[in-house]
Amino acid sequence: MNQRREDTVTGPPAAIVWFRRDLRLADNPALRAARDAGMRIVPVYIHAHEEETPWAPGGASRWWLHHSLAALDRDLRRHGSGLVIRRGPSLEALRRLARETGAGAVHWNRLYEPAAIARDGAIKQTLRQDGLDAHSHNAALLFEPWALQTQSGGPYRVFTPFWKACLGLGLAENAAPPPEALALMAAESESLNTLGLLPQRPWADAFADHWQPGERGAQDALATFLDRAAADYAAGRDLPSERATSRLSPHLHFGEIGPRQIAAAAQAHMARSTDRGTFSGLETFLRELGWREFAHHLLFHFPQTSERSLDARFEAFPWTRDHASRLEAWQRGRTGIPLVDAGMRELWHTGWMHNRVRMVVASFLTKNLLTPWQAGARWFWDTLLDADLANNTLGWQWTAGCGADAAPYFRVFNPVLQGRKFDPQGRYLRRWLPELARLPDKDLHAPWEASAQTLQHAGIRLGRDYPNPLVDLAVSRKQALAAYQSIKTA
DNA sequence: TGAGTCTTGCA
DNA sequence: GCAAGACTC
Repeated sequence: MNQRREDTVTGPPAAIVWFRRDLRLADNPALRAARDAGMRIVPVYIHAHEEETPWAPGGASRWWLHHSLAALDRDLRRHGSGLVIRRGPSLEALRRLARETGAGAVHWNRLYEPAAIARDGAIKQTLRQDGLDAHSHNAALLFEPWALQTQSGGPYRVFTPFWKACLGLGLAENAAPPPEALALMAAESESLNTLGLLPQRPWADAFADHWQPGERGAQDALATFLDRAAADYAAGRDLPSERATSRLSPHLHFGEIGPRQIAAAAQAHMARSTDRGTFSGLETFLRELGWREFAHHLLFHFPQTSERSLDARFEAFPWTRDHASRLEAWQRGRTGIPLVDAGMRELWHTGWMHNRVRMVVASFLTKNLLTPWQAGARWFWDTLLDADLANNTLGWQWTAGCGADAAPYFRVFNPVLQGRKFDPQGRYLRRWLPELARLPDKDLHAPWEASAQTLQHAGIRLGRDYPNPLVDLAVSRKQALAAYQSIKTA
């Protein structure tokens, strides 16, 4: 039945643009489609996190979302009218808003998590039955997950051939300029503050020192990266003490910038650049964008993998039986392994962790502590500002060795060696572990190996000022290899 | 997007 | 005595 209300609204017809994780005005296909159709646009965000169960946004993500919505509202107001905020259920909110505004169309950009796919599909069908034009678009990916397949017709499971296929298609096609003018239409709105997205505790107060959520912040991060860091990216990206990575991940998660925009800007920079280092650095950087695409490709085609290992043999993996206390020490950055603890504290205080260190802490939790990767994924989900189901799932399964194109089971990172290799002067460790700062560089990465005299001189009593190591790295490594052997041959 | 161990080659 | 490469887990 057609529920469009009688035509009491004068002027051109209206279209709802349903913002979700595409919180930008530039390169936004849903917004562009509504605008190009000559519609007045009702921009809405619907608060309905329960619809994303069991992966409703974690605490850090909600902090970012609050500020990103505030930024989008400011940007929209410059075009005449702010963001409309409503509460879910999403379907009911869209229907009510359509009735109120007389809108005849609804546009949105697609999400790729299993829960969102199911919800959005049902909503699209129902809205069309209502007589509304409901359309979804691609703003979040370079390529739709179903647009790429292997020679034999299935999804890719190995990164390198996947990325070659992407490069063959061209990365930066179809990136659009920002809309010049938007005809916006106002509607009744909740206040952003009533959504309760900000944490009650003062935990997130320092996040604002490190981040600027919103489209402007995303563009600034990209420009800064291309101007200053790109030339050093190939070497600098592995050094956690340096600010050599793009730090675009939370912006990308919330769609404040799209991968096509990033690819286009990087390729333009490469074309202008005469410096070989910049060129290869940006090539490496684009490859990281490729891992993000690959993660979404995998989650789309293997939707159970956010919960279960892709490699079914891991159903029988002998994780340690009582991991609660080990998990807590890891979460709090009190394992007694400096690089692990530094990373976990960086995460807690800034909502982010350097990628090299993410691999080390994840390897330590799953291999040295034999704790299920899902426990680590949950903690990252709640504490990372860039928490993204596809990326998080791929990262943890890759490290645990149970996913697609995973690190071989025997690849166990040694936090001491990784620290000495990638943080040789201990700048990163001293920043996050001030209690160890007075140790000489040599002993910083393994204080339990320092002489009693050195420890005393640095004012450190192990077990009191800083924990003794939770496990022996060599012994636990051997145990992990044995555990992996047991399922490999089973 | 490892690490441990052994061998080789050179000093 | 040790750096670099091969091989294994």
